[in-house]
Amino acid sequence: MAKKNKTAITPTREEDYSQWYQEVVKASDLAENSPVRGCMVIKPWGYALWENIMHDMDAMFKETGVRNAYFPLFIPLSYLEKEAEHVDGFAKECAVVTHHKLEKGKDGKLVPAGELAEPLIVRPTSETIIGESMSKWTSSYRDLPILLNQWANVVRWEMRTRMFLRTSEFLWQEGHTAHATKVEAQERTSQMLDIYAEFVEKHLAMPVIRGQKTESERFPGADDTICIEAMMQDKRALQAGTSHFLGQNFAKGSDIKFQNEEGQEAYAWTTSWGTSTRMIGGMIMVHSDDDGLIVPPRVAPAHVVIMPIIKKGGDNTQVIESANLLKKALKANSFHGRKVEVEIDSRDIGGARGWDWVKKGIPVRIELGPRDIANNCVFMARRDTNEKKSMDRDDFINNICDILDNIQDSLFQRALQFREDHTFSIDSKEEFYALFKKAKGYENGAFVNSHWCGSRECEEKIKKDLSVTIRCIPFDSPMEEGTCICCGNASSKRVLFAKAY
RNA sequence: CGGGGCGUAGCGCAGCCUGGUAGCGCGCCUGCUUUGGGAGCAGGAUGUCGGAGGUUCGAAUCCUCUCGCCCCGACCA
Repeated sequence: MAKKNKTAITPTREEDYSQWYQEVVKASDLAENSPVRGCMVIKPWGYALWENIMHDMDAMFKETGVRNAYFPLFIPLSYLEKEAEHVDGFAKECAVVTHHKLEKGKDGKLVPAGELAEPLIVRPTSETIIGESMSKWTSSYRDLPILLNQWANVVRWEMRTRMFLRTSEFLWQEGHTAHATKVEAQERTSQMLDIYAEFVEKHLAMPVIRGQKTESERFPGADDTICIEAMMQDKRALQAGTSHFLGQNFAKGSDIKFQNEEGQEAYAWTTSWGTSTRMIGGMIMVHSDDDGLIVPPRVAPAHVVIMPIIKKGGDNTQVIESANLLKKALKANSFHGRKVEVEIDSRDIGGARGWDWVKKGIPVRIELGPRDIANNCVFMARRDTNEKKSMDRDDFINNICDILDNIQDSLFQRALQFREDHTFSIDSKEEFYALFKKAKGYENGAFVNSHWCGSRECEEKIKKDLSVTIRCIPFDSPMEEGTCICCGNASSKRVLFAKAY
């Protein structure tokens, strides 16, 4: 019968973390590789997750006055050149379109023809093309602010790809705003980061650290980049969202000018901010276990699966009927603005059926057989704790939202506890090096708060020696006298060091 | 893009060294028996051996090239 000790996923996290991750993605049916290098197929179970993320984040953006729009996939090559640092940042990874048709060659095979006068790049991000529109739309301070967002795909020709975490094409949202004043743009930059933090913590149940990027980690062309960082179960950091204060750099490049209240011509102040399908990768790595995916209920493609106990050749009408009624009763509940989503799985494949749903990470599984029906009960299993118990059917229906909230909370608390257990303040260079040197695979170290003098040289040295980077200068890092973990010079603040995805 | 590993059935793999026309486990299909955490027995289907060239009477196997995946670096959301 049951092979109790066997995990649904091999290898386990401990055995081989990155292989485990690949297997979870596969076993949970979220996505698979496509025939196109570095690009993935997001399957319905994975895309539903993204749809829920889009739906919830979109509402939060709109609440702050942001409106959606859509800009071209193709960006004229010359546009990218409008901001010097921006070019440097993205030029190496651009897909370039040079032809506009195909013709039959000598051997009958199709060959590109009709060379374009100016090559087009497939957008790696849209600052420049949106800036072009903004400049047309802005003539008076009364036209500002412009608050835009677009849900789109972008392409960055990556050398090394991993499902959801880094693919050549990925889905994201990019917000772009233009403001009359510096302060207003800066406020918008932090406002959007706060929204990201709230979304990721409340909906994805991932605790995050908010902070500022160092100069070397900044978005190409930004004056300031702020971010949220989360800890994965291998103790590496994943940037889950970034928000950029672009100063007037792009306004100057794209000529976004307006007349201010004093009648003077001025450049606008712009921001941009983005989150991507990468968040799904983070969610997988934060919550899932050796039996597969675990999805926080608030973004789960479905909340409950009902598995009727089917007797082949017997009369199952009562069980099926009962399952349908249960589904209907559950769906009458609203869970954070969404109906409780219920799947019924009547496949007669024995215990494998249950494991399928374990691997897919559905929060709650229900087994429903004649015995339960006779007692007006359901047999419930929670994915997060693996707790299983028989419950009164009506209690279950009435409390489903509480159960889901409870799962959501416990996932967050578990992740928070994990992060706290693996976060240290270190003041000795020896200790710092010792900790990260032994870090391999699953033991990728920790989050370490240490003093940093602010020099690029020290940042580089630590990166070179240990593959550890400054993830951010946390906003809540207090002013405090100390000495740089690398060079020993005076420092007034601790920064967050970690290995990163 | 540098270094390493790997592409054989839906999934996981063996076969390759020493060339002779493809196998195992799981899954899938059929039947019977089962059914409350990965069911049992019996029968069955499934492969252009990643692709293209080459060597050879004959290539999954040897050679060349190519594409893709994974790991370690560099780079990046």
